[in-house]
Amino acid sequence: MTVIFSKKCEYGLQAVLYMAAKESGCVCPSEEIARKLKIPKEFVSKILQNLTDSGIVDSKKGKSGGFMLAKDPSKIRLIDIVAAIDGLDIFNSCVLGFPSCSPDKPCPVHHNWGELRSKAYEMLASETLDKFKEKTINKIGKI
Amino acid sequence: MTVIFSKKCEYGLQAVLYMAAKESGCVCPSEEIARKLKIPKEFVSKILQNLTDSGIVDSKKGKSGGFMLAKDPSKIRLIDIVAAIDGLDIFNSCVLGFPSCSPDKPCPVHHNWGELRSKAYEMLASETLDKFKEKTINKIGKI
DNA sequence: TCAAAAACAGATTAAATTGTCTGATTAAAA
DNA sequence: TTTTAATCAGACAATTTAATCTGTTTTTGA
Repeated sequence: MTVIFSKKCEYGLQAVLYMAAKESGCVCPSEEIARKLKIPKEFVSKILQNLTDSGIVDSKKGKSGGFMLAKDPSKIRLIDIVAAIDGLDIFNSCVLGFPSCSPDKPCPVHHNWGELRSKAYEMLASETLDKFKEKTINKIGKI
Repeated sequence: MTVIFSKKCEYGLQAVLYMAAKESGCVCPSEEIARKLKIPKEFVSKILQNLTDSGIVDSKKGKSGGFMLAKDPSKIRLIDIVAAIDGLDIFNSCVLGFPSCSPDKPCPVHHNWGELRSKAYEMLASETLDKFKEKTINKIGKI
């Protein structure tokens, strides 16, 4: 069994959506995020540290510290998180695992798949975090 | 970095496409498949044994033995191989990893993603192996 | 000033996936 | 009949991913 994104990426996406659903600028300790999303605290903490290095998230150390988005939610796209964690190879590499699959040496499903992949990319690249606020609250309940 | 299908599944798909590109009924030893596809022999052998158990592939033991498709290529779809190896969870589980993501408790990208997923499923379920013969030969060269 | 609570760094463990090896069995061909 | 080449079964090893642990630093608030 496989999945589109790694656990790291899934948790990163969830955490960022969570932060975007709160009032802007407010600080979320990793403990709170982990508890609300029911994911391991130390793991999500690591992931958010990575996203801090990538400039998507900011952090504040010490008591009453935590993580917050580094920019306005309207400036952050889901694809930015995917790019920072899993990378964008999935949107370029062959779905059947053939090496050097390209337009002039395409695998049997190259064109069909390419189209789907573009749509997937577009979906993740066109909408920004602010668009998901309501839906996130609806999904994970009170914040 | 992630990928849609596991290595097992990728290799299984490649191997089956390879067999379908040969004259029907002809026997392919795993050594030949591994060499042509540049993938590990023992691994592809294991995978084809699995597909034998699933009834997609047949095998012949002993000298000049090997693997062959169990049915006519026009009766085998790519999704059948995926189902036998990775399973179909990927077409049902939440892309963001939220537990219990469903139409009445959807994740933020539930609907958009669901549509893409259906298209992907359909692509893998609508075309049968015989349709890929030319394209496979074109991709992996002389068979 | 001091205790508490947080990020941060890095090591370690656990689990899953990927790949290899050994030997047994089978069947064709020499 | 014997050698050879294949599947097959099961254990094993290596790698990658996921998760945990330990300790340090930082900052706030009592």
